[in-house]
Amino acid sequence: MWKVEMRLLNALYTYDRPWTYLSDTPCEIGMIGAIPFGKSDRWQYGVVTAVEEGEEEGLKSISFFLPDPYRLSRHHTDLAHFMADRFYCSFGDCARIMLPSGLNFKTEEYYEKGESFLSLDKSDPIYITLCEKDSDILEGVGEDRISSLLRRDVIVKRTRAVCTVNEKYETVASLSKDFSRADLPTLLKGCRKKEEYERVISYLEGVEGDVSVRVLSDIYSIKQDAIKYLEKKGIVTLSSRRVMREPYDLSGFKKSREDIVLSNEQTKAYNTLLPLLESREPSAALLYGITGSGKTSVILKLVDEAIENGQGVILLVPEIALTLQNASKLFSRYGDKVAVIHSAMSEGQRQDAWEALESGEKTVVLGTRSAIFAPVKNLGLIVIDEEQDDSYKSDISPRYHARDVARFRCAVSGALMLLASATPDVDSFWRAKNGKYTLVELTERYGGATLPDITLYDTVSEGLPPDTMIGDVLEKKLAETLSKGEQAILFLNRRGLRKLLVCRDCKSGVSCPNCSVPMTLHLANGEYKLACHWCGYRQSPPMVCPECHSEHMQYRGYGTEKLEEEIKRKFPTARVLRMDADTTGKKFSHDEIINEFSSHSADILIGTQMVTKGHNFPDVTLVGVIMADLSMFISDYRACEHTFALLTQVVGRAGRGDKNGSAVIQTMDAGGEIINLCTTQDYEGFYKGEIALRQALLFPPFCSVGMFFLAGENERELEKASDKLNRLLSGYLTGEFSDVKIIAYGPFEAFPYKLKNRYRRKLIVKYKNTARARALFHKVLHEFSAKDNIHCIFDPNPSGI
DNA sequence: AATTAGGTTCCC
DNA sequence: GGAACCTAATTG
Repeated sequence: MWKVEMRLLNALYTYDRPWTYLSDTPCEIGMIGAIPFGKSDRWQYGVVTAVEEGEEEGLKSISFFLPDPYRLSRHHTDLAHFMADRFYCSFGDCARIMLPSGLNFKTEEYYEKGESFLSLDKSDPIYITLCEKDSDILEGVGEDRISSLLRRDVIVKRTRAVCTVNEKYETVASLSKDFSRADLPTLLKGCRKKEEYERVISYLEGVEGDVSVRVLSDIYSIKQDAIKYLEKKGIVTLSSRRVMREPYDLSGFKKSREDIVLSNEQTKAYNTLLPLLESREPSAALLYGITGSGKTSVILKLVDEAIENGQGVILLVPEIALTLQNASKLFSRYGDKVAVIHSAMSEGQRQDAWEALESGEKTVVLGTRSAIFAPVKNLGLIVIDEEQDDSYKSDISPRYHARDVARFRCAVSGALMLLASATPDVDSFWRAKNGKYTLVELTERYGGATLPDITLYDTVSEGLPPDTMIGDVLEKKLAETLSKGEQAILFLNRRGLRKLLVCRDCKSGVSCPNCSVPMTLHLANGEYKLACHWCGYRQSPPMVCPECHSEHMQYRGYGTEKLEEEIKRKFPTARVLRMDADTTGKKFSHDEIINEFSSHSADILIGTQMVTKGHNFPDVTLVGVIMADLSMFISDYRACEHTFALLTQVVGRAGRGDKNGSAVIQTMDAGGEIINLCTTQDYEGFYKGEIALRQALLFPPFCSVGMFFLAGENERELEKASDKLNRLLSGYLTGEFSDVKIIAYGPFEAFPYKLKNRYRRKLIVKYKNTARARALFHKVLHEFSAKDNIHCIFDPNPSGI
């Protein structure tokens, strides 16, 4: 017998600890077992975290283990431990995102014979099922009958754990072993479809191995029944074969590994990175290169090298739309060695990708955030493209940052973590500057392309009239661009028609009934609606103020819909596309808009954040930023960093082909430092100022910032709870944890204070991320039992501070 | 989270 | 006396 320590896959943080079970079969760390848990022994699944030989009284037993390959590797089990500690969540939360999503953990009810089973008539269907058929599941029996039989102890109800895997199979046909052509005339004698059958048989003779019945019936446009008939005659043998589902059709990709020609600068970068990859020691590097400097070529050449040496590679990109672009590059280079993983893929496709990687059949992964957990064998290289992007941080449990996970995986595997960006995260750049990462720079635009000319336009001093969003400079440039048959992108980081509806008398805005935020005006299907961007609530705009019943209601602020109106009015012949959350609701509408614009079926693309990311439109020569200051108003110590990265990215969309590009940035504060640094694309200048500020005001990378976050429906209870949390924390800081240095701020209201009818508060802490500090936060979380429906979490790297 | 054990209230 | 309701405790 073995004593097995397990961590539940579905435990809440409050009871997430090792539980010991007995096993009569040996097992290994990382295996997944079904176990009875709790007083009522309901079925749970757990990951084995330790095993020792021995026995002990009073332990329950493991029912069964999942077969290979459905388990965590030692590497992943260690990673789950690391993550649960770093990201303040349960072990199970971490383990679950590492397992294939196609595993379905269920419990099943079944029946056994009871004491008075023999009172059943032998012709009773229940008697037949339980005795003669090899089954213990009663289907199609009425509930009343079952409960009556249970009462009389004729049958006994039990449950068991079942785990199914989302695998796809197809029927395949091959010629029977003992089939000989000589028998054919006798076998098919009198068949009307003799000729068709013969063609199928000749086809099967010509191929080696099995052929899918579906394919076969497609080729000869015959019914699948016909092939079944051939089986009955003993001519073909049918069997079942596993099908791996691919999200993209690979047949269109010719495998051709074109040589990558690197410039001098790129070669230098490559030569710095190559030894890191080859050393097989844990290493980290930052590839910092201005937009258009050809980071991708350097990366691809490294990937080539890794694959050549039989190493596995993970490539992360911020968005699903970008995976598509990159996927075609990778498919043509590495063919069916490439797996793609992102959230828009079906569960089945992700399941098969997981298995293909786990088996070593595929060795390269391209995907969004969660692809960082892919079970890649012999991991040698992890690339995080646009590493400063917010989408690498998960805002649901586990609240991990892909970069932290990547660092752990590279440390364990002796792999290279390569971060790439034109505007690196300030924290990453600081690490690179301070020797924690190897810094590799690309300073020239590849192929002699130049950075766009940037014009600042101050909407205040230029006196841009109300109800106008496009200043004369931008309007003139737009007209020029259109007349040359080139394309333009207009960026406005706010969707909708008008930002809010306010009362001119009492000055109050119309807010969402569920959230403490003003609602935005939209025009959809010819109807004006106020919509809440936080919870999706919609209503018709009120004619009178809901507060004071005044009729003097007034709209303020603009969004992308209003911009589209103005463009259509000013350039009636231009073909305009709008890309924002409202026009990309459907599954592939995002790709459709991108494809339409890149094939030049439209002249102007208007959009929010999503137009800024990575796309390469060669005909775009003008970029207009309508309100550059918007992202500065967000309360976050990274607001400047985000603004700089955002503007640099969007401006970088102009002039990517052989034509020169230009950009017009409209701002309310043309003297502003950040905006001016953007016009010169001076990242290092921005970094110098920013890092000095961070040091002076004590912000990352000079400390860690974390947030206790509380939410609840009852405002009073929430206030009491947040005070209690604060007292608990300061109690520890003066007592048991007086060695831990923490500065706490708050508790304050979070933004928005009310969301979906729940009030929210936060407590911010600045700290040094040591084991002791983490132990303190864990202790506070455990002790702060979530009473009175108050939800409490700790986010070690939150946004919006 | 789900369940249970234990205690209190309330009603006829 | 017992159903109904609430709360605290427990999970191997």
